[in-house]
Amino acid sequence: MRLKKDQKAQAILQAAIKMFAEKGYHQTKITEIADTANVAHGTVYTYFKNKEDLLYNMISKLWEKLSLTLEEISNNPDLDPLQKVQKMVDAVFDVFTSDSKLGLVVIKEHNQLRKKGMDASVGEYEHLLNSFSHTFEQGVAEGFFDPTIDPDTFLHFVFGGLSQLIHRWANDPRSLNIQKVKEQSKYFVQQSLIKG
Amino acid sequence: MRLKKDQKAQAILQAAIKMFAEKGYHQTKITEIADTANVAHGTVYTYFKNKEDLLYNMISKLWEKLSLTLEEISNNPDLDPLQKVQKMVDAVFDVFTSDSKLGLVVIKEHNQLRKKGMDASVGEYEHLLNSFSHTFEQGVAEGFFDPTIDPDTFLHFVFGGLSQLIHRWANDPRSLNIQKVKEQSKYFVQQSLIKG
Amino acid sequence: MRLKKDQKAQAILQAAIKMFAEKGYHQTKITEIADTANVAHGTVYTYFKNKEDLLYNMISKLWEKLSLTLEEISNNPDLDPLQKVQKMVDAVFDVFTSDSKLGLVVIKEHNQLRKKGMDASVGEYEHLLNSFSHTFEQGVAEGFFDPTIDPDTFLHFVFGGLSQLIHRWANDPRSLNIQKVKEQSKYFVQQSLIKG
Amino acid sequence: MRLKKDQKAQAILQAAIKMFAEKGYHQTKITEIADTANVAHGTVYTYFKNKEDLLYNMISKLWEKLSLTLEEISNNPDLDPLQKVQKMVDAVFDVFTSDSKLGLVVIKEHNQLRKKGMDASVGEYEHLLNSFSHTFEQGVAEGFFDPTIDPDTFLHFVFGGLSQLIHRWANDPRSLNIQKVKEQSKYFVQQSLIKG
DNA sequence: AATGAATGAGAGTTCATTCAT
DNA sequence: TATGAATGAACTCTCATTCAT
Repeated sequence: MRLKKDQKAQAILQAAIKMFAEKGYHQTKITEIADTANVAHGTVYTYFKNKEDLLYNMISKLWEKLSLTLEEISNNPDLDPLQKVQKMVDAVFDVFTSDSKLGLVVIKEHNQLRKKGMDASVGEYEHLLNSFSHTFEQGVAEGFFDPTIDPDTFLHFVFGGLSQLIHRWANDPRSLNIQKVKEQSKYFVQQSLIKG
Repeated sequence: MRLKKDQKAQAILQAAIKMFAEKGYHQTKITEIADTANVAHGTVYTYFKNKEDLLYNMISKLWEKLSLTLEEISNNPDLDPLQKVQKMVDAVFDVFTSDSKLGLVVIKEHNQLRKKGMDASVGEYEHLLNSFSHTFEQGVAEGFFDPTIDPDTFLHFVFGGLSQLIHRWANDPRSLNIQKVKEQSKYFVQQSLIKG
Repeated sequence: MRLKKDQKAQAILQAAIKMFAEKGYHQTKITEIADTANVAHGTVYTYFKNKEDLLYNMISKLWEKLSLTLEEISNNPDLDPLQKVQKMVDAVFDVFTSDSKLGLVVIKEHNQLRKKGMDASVGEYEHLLNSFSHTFEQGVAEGFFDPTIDPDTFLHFVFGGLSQLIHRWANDPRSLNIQKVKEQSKYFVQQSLIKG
Repeated sequence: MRLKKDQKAQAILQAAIKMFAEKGYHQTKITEIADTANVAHGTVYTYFKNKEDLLYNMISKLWEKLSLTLEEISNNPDLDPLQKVQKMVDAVFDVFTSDSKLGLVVIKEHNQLRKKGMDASVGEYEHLLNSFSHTFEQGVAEGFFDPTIDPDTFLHFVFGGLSQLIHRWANDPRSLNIQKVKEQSKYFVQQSLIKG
């Protein structure tokens, strides 16, 4: 019974991810989500407080996952700072492309959320920034990275760049070779970070 | 009445920019735009076909401007490819920050528009990509740029990066020193482009 | 100057007739009438109180004309009752088809008006009924017409029949030969009226 | 809930018939229909696609009924042509007066609909014409009816006459004795049809 | 007299959410 | 728990009418 319950919630969440990715949050109707999940639309409200809660739920899940991964990388004593950053870029790609629909939703709606009171979700994002900052500072301290770089600026720049590429790819996967894009991205990051 | 006509259209457009930037396109009501512009809501429809026309109008204006500027830079024979790219980054910052609200709208809604049939606007974007691609190829041909870089990937990466930074800044101008951010961005671009 | 004034009012009225006939009263916009008449839409209100006044104006004009004609026929001492009725049918056809657009408007909107307070127009209609009733009674008295016929019922029946035919014809003049239709109508009327 | 569903749709339809009959289609607001039916205005859209669908629904229902009845009469081998026509007039009266409000709506809006793309409804009307034409031709062939009569003209004439009478009666039932009107109408039809 | 920019009441329609079953 | 009928706030857009010029 517990499993059943979770299954229905999952079905609804997956349906919501699919529809939000395809049409965007505001353009998706609760009815469409319910139809896709093969439940009555009232049932959505049994598992989720409201439409926004559905969005929040999926987004925070992804951020949590990414945030955790980045923290692990950041704390791994076997990697040097450059290796860590490379692995972080890999992680971003992996998380966002493992469920490309979900990744698309997060990228699409992320900036909308920042304005609203979705603090938990935004909190995870800030947490993720810290993991990188920490690694960056380590890299500077150990002489790997260019100390004139502002880590915040760099981070937003890279995050924006990766987002845009993933967005393109998720919308039309055949237009970009995601593996190549990943390698190129890592190269850009490396070139920008290491001391000239 | 002499100047008035254009002035009122401008007032409405400015009000729309302000509201779209603050709340997003879908969250903004026509009534709010009219109130902000101090006109009756019906007046909006005297100057613009509908809500979407309002969005299209402001966005295409900015793209046209940027597209033209990038083309000029691209065709300037007095600049070498690296200088051109640097100037292009400057131009992006200048256009998007000269009217920070408008820039915010364009960045916020750009990906939504790609889905819809706003072809003229999207056309300008493609045009802009061409100017850069051309310059990049020139740079590779002249031995300035790393030929292993895929220009499309690089362009989207940089565009995403700049968008993200400008978005941050426009939302909260005091959180980032835009001049510093611009210099840093140009540095990242340069480091990524030039031959290792 | 007096002529000029009348000309403009006429142009507007003709434009209104044209548009009302083609699209119906409610479907016609003041702007369309003004455009058709080549005046600014504000000018319409210089000559007519409002949109309904425009309708009233054209309708009452036709009723007046018809009402007058029927009265003349009714009072003509040189005609016997059957001849009078035949001439009345002719007159209805002539009035409604002389300006087929106007006829169409009157037929289309007549029943709408009865509900509203367009008493003058409705008054003309009642006046017209009287002319017929009078002739009918004369016909009965003189032994021409079947006394079991209720003149009111007969009149509405005939008026409805003629309206329907004229409506058909005005909408698609090539679908009906109006002369033939007129002759047939007169024949139906005669057959119904005269003593079996 | 068992019967409820249909009952509510019926209540809305009846309310719409009432309002359309009283004020006409264009003059009736969805809110008024909903108020009359004692439902929220949104509920109207649970059962009907839109306002026009409501009109179409009621009109096509009546036409279908009449069209079927006339066909049956037309195909009845036990009746001679004159009896058939008499029964057809009876049928028209019966259908239009059984729900006088609905009849009024159909008569009022019928000509509006012909202009629009309400093909199904118009199709039924054409079907109805055929039943009559068939009977008329039979009557001519069997020597009952006057062969100089054009059946199309006659049909439109009669349909117009009946419509007008029913319209009058539906608007003010006390002004006309509907039974008398029916008998008179049948008499007019008979006199017009049979050989002089 | 003529204009057309400005107005704003008002209409149809949508859809997230509720709740009786 | 699941349902889907019912709700009504909210929103975009229309257009007859007014009035400053």
